[in-house]
Amino acid sequence: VVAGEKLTPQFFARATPLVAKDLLGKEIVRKVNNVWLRARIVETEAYLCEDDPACHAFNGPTKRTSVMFGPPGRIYVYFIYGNYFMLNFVTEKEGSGAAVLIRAVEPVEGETEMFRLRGLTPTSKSRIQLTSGPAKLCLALGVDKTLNGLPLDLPHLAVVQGRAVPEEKIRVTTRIGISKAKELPLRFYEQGNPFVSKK
DNA sequence: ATATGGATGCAA
DNA sequence: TGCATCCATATT
Repeated sequence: VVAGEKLTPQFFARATPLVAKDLLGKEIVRKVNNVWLRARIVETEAYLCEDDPACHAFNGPTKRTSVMFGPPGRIYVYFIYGNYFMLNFVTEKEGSGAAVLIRAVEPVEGETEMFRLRGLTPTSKSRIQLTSGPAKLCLALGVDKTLNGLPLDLPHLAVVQGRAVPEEKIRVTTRIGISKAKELPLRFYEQGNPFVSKK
């Protein structure tokens, strides 16, 4: 049922910008309501453990950010703006406090269930709305805080090798929606993919 | 352009 | 305890 090899903690135990870039094209796999969901990562952002005030872990471990200081390859989910969840994966060696935010994915399998989870009726236009943003994709994939702190594994959530993004289609820009460290080039996406979030 | 929503963290 | 802030979205 799973296409490709599952990523191990070692994949995530590296420099965060490199992990963020290498996650492009990988696939998130997860079973929700007894349905397999699969989605290809097309946009990510790195949040660093050093000199990055936009990173939740910037001021050291707290109740919320303790997961970020745990082992690499764990799931970090947080709640924001009173409505939304954000999906991240912990990076670097244990104790660092860094992560990659998943900002957009492209549906690969289980699209009907994604529409249902997202509360949308299937049309060609709403298809893009399904997963073209960090909170949208959490809704479409049924991601919530119950996943926070868990290791990547099935059936709850794993990341597998997908269809790689060719180097020439990878773009790097500044991160979206933050007020600090705006200038750092830590957002990665697949050029031309319609699911990449709009500014 | 604007309303929305709750958790978090820090000042008081 | 109070309050500004926060990695966004949907609707006007």
